Amino acid sequence: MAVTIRDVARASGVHVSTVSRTFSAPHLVNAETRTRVLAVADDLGYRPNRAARALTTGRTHNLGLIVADIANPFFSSLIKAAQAQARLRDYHVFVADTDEDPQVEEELIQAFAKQVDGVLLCGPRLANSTIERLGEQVPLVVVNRRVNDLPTVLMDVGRGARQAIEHLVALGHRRIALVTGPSGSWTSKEMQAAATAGEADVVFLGPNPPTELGGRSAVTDVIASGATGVLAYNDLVAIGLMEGLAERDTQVPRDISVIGVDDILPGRFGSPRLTTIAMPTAAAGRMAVDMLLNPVAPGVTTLETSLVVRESTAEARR
Amino acid sequence: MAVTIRDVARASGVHVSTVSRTFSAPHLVNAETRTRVLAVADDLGYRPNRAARALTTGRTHNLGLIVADIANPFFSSLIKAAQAQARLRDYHVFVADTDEDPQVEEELIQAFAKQVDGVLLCGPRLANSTIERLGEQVPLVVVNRRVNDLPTVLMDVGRGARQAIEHLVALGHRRIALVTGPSGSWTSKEMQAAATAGEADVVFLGPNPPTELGGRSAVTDVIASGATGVLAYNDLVAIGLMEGLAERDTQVPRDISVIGVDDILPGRFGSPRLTTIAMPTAAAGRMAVDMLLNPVAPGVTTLETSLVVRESTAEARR
DNA sequence: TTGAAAGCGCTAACAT
DNA sequence: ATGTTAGCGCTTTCAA
Repeated sequence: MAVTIRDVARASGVHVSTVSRTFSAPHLVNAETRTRVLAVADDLGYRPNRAARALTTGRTHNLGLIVADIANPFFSSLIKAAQAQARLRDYHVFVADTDEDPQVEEELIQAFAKQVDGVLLCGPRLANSTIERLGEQVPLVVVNRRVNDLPTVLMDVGRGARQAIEHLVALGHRRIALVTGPSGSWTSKEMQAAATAGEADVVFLGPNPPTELGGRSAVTDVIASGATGVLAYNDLVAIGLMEGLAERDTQVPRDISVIGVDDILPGRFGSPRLTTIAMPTAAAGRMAVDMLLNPVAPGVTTLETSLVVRESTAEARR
Repeated sequence: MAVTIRDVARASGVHVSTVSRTFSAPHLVNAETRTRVLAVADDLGYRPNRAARALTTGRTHNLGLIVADIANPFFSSLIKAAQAQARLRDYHVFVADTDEDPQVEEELIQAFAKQVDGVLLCGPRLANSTIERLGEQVPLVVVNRRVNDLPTVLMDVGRGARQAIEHLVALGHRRIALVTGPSGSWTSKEMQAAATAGEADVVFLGPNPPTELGGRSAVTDVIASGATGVLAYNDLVAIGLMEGLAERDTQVPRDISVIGVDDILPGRFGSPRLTTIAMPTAAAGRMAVDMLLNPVAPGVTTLETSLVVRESTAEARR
């Protein structure tokens, strides 16, 4: 068995509670004693058992992080930042992937509930009411989704979408298609709301899976819609769309302009390089962890997005 | 406070040990009793506290997964698969990012040791001896690195590199550059070994960070080397290299052929689309989890790679 | 088949 | 400043 607090106590001739204090409340222990205990502990290779500690303190020093798809660069960069931020505060993070399945999402939250001090929900697909109910079992912070009474980090896609559409309009596009995302997606709804609010003639095509395949499967509808400008749910969809378009001898941006969302790596190297709405994923990850660790009044923090114009958008042909 | 085993016991009129058995050894409890306890538990929303369970059983039902860079698609797809496989067996997984820092890597393993039943080390940068020592504290499975006496999952990059070089040679390239990776990287060493073993005239350029920037910074050396064919440490490096080459008016594949490793998304959409060695990351993730959960004699499982020829390689100009 | 009791590693009053 | 004690939620002998 591993070395416990008791081994350290014995070896350093003090009581276990003194050893405990040495680690969790050092100022309550005599400097000399502390030094000795620390030396012995180090010698024996002692490390406090967090699970045992959690049992008494109620704080696990663990966080849960739930995303729809770990392999999606949007999420993985968020995970990276969140995990780094958590580590700074000596927290470990469980990462789980729902595969876009709300059912799995709920199970995961339940499963994490007892084992973590809080859960980060990134772009959840669950119903608001379900999320609120689960929020009573474990502290939740939600990213990219508005849920009443829960601390929230939002990336302002609505504004991004507005900019994107204005950009297309300024290029002379009269008919614009919005290739929407999964039905449960807040981001997708925000984009639709922004599109509806504007002056432009926007047709909605979807829902679609938030993947390259989702984009490919929308190709026929896009062409049929007669749109010359397209805003896609995300870069993956935009890329799939461009590939599909290329196979149908429709050139981007000559025949159709395409804009994505996320600013992931593939879009930067594609041909043409993708115009996109850059999302502050790393900042969102850090912010969400901070909100979880410094429990704060439920409220919304909104992070700015920015339109990155590259080569997939051009003037509409007349 | 959350509902505990005791609440369930009281509400169903049995002793806690019976409730415990209902969950961890159902066959030892009367069918009727079991049904009743289960009903009550469900009613109360009881879920066993894994941490408390771990304290007595010694099994946490958690796994640790350590990678150099979560945002690297190579790793994120491995994480996705490993996490899914773990979940099938009712395991949760901690994910952590070392940012390529061996020091951090060691700290992470130590920190996880008490809290998990095993750790997956993906492409560790630590010295073999250190890894072996840590392997005494917690079960380890290593991916893409050969460490004595530790269960290992390898992807056969050596063979892949050989194929890649043969491919270049077949295209008429006489002088080939190998843009190597970080100095601690097993993969990089394997590639070098494979290159040395062959007949071709291969010059090594590196070490380099395994990133786009690493590729860009190698551009000058590549041009100076006079090589017409390049095998890069990974796709990211290859992409950075191609970008840098483009800025120096060197065209790929007309002037220089480039091959990457990993087959990540950006390479598939780039221009030109990248010839690469595809790595079985998902299979490796699943396999590693299986090895961790069905403790097996230390041994090596080797997974095949495959050369994917696309547009970044062409005949050498004469 | 079920209950009683001890104990996993640790912390947190309470005493001293 | 340090020791004593009880107990966190659960499992696991051992008895009944």
